[in-house]
Amino acid sequence: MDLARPDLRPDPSLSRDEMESLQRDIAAAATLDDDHGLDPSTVAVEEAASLADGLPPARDGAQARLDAGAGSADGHDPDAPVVVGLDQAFLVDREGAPDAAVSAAVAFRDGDVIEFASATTPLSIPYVPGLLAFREGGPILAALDALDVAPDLLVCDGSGRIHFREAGLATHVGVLCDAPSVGVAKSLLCGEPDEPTDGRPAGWRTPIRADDAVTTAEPGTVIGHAFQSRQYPNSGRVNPLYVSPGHRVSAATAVDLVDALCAGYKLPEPTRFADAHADAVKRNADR
DNA sequence: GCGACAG
DNA sequence: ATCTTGTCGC
Repeated sequence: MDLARPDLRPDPSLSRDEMESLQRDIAAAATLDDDHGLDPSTVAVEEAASLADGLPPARDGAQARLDAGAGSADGHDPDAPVVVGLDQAFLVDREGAPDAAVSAAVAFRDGDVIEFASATTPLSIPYVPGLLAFREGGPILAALDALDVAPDLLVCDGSGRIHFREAGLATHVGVLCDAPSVGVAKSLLCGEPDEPTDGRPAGWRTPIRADDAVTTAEPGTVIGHAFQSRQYPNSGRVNPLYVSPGHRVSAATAVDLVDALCAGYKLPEPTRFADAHADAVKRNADR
C-alpha cells in the first residue's frame, strides 16, 4: 500500500521534540469530519465468529484467504466495505525484554474474514506515553503492506484523537494511508468523561472531553467517547472502551462504527481477530 | 518537585 | 504489551 504522506512517517530516530512536532503536523493533516462512504450497517458484524476458525496463522496472504472462504461468495456482499483490524504481540528475549513486534492485519467484509496478514519488525524504541506511534507505527505499516486487499476502514488498538496533541496511533496511521480510521483503547490516555463510567449497561456511551492535558484543543472539546461494548447483567465490572476518531471519521460516527463491529465481546471483531492472529504468529515464531 | 500517562 | 493457574460469575 502506497503511503499518501511518506513525509509524515513516524521515524523512531527522531528526537522527542521532533516527534511532538511531527504529531502536530499529523493533527493538522487529519480530517475530523466524516469523509467516507461507510454506514455502520454496511460494516456490521452480526455474529461473533470463532477465533479458532480465524487462525490459519502459519500462512498469511492468499492461502489464508482461501482458508477463510473468500472467493466463494456464498450469499455475501463482495462490494461491502473492507474493515481492517490491527493489533500487535511482542517477541521477548531471554531477559524478558521486548525484542520485536508482530503486527497483524485482519480484513473483514460483510461480517466475514477475507484475509490475514502479518509482519515481524525489530523494535527500535521503548513505549513512551503519547509517542506510541513511533514505536508501533512502522510495524503496523509493514502488516498493512503485506495485506493485498485495500482497506475502507482501519480499526487501531490505541487512541486516535484522544491524545495530548490529538494525534494518537489511529490518527497517525490513518493520515499516512489517507484511509478512514478509528482508535479503540482499553484505557484512557487523557481527557475526561462527561459522566462516571462505572457499571454501565451494554450500549451506553458518554463523550470524552479535552482537559488541560490536551494541549492542542480548547478544554471541553469532544475528542472521543467512552463506550460500554459489553456488560454482565448484574455486576457491572467490565470497563468501557475509549473510542476516538483517527482520520476522516467524526467522533460520533466512530462510536457507531465500533458499536456495529462488536458482536458480543468487549472488543470489536476485527480487533479480536488481529489480536489472536498476532498471538498465533508469535507462538509460531519461536520454534 | 509531583502527578499521570494508549500499548 | 509481557510474565502466568486457578477461579468466581455470567
